[in-house]
Amino acid sequence: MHIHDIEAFLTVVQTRNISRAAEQLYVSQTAITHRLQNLEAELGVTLLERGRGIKEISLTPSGQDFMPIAHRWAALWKELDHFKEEGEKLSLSFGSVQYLNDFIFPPLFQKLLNHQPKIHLSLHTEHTAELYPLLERREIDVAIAWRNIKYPDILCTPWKKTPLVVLKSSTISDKGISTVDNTDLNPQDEIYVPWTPEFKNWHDDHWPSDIYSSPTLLTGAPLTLQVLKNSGRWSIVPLGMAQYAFSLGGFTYSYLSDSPAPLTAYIIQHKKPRPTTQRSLSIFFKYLQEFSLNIDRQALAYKV
Amino acid sequence: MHIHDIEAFLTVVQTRNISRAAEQLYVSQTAITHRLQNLEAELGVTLLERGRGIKEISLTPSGQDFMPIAHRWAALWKELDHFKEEGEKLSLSFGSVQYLNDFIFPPLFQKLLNHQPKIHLSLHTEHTAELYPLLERREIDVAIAWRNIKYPDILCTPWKKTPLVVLKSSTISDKGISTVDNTDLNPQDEIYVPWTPEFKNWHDDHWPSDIYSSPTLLTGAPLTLQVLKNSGRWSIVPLGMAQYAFSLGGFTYSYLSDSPAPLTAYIIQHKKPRPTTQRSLSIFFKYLQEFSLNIDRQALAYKV
DNA sequence: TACCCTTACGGTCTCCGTAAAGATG
DNA sequence: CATCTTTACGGAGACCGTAAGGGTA
Repeated sequence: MHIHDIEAFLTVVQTRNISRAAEQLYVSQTAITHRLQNLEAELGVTLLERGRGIKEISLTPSGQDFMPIAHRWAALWKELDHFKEEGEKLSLSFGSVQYLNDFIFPPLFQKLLNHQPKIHLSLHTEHTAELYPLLERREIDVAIAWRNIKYPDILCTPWKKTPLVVLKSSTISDKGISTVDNTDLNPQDEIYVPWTPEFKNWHDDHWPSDIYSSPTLLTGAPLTLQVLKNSGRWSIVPLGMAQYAFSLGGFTYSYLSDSPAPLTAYIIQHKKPRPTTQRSLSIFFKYLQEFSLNIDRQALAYKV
Repeated sequence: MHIHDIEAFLTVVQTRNISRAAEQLYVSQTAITHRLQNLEAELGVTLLERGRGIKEISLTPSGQDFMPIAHRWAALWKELDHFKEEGEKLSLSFGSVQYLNDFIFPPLFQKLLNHQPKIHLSLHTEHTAELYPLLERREIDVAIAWRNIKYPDILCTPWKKTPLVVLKSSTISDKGISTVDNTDLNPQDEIYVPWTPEFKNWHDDHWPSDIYSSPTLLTGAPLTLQVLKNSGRWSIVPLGMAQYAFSLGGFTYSYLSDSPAPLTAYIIQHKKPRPTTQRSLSIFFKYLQEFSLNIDRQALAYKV
């Protein structure tokens, strides 16, 4: 039971003549006879009134009943052609931390979403520590996180460093970018975001936490801006976030006299990625490289 | 692109494991691998995430998009199974003259309609002269008519003879069946039905038609009864029709002192019938034979 | 005779199974 | 090491084309 048989049947019905059907399908006339015979044998039914020397072929009652099935079959086949033309669907599952996903990567995501042929994107926001197991289980294909954690099957390469600066709200349009002495910052006014363990160590060195003066602690980056706004408080955040806040207005930022080590974003991937994501991954890295250059240019522009 | 490929794909999706799918389909495990490879090659797409040693197989995005097509394909295949189970459809196209179709054959038609497996019946009412060309063009498969007309490809065999009798309306419950002298019948009161050319000759011998006394002429048998009823007129009709009228009441019938030759009904068929109607034809003739016996018995009953 | 379908037969391609190899955990 | 999939290869069967056969108008 082949699509060719169905095609032959429908064409013979249309042309009412086996020979003409053969021409139309670019096969020999015997092929059509064979196909009809196969079809009728498999169905256990005579579909067409025909015979040697007879000029016009007509449908038997069974043949008429078979017509709708044949038509649906042909329609399904056409649909299949469309499916073939669409070609391979690309898919990519990406994960990163909230700050990067919300503030940095949206332009990159836009590029990926506009890519032709379309890529099935799925984006995950998780803390660094949770991105690794997801990647190991291959629930995501690539991620960008704050730390290099050793996993046997995971490859981790540094991507970008970003300085950490002090961000605070400001009513005057203060074109900050000055330098602040660490000791001038009151720990009671801090909104504390523990970016990495290294940053935590550095932070504890400068502002030892005691029970009576522990700073407000936040783990959601976007929320930080909401809380800082018009509060007279300060927070240590990545430069890009500070620049973004500054561009909104109502914020100012400064470098620290004794700076923490810059944050490093790492690209992490599985050493043996799912074979079907190879193409999507290479596309992703192409856009990521282009995106890196844009970021660097933007950073220069912000510096003025 | 075979149904087996689709079946393999769906089963693997269900079992998430090529080996189990192979067991379920009673084929070797390599067969499933081959089928999936064929399918993916034809579609130009990877459908399933799999690989040596991997325990659980999952769908790629393309594979997910293919699922509805595969399901519809499987559904079509099931429908095809139903079609196969129904088997050959029988068809029969039958033709006859109005009198026989309306008064004689209905019980035969009932039998044919109740036959299992069902027969696609089509019934045609035509004059004898028109039945022959229809049969020659094979637009009907078998017919019963009043005359034997010579056609090269048509086989004509006598079926039954029926006497012609005089039928008239009667108010008294006259158990007629007497004999009437031809000369007692007034041609001015006749409803004339020209059954056959032979009958016409005989009729003209006894009641030469002249312009002033031509009888009322009718070619539709059922209408004859309507016209005869309560009119004091008479008509020469087949015995069966007279018996039927008598059974309705209000009619009486008599034999003629000088009878016309009995009417002969002929079975006519094409010498080379459509091959697909052979079975239906043999069924038809089986019922026709049985029907003939019933008619003979009924005729005896009527005679009292 | 011209046209049309079927049958016979041989070559090519497809599909499946066995056996062996490669990968994973 | 057990489990799972892929690759290699050979045999059986499907499908098609050429050529011949058989019917019809």
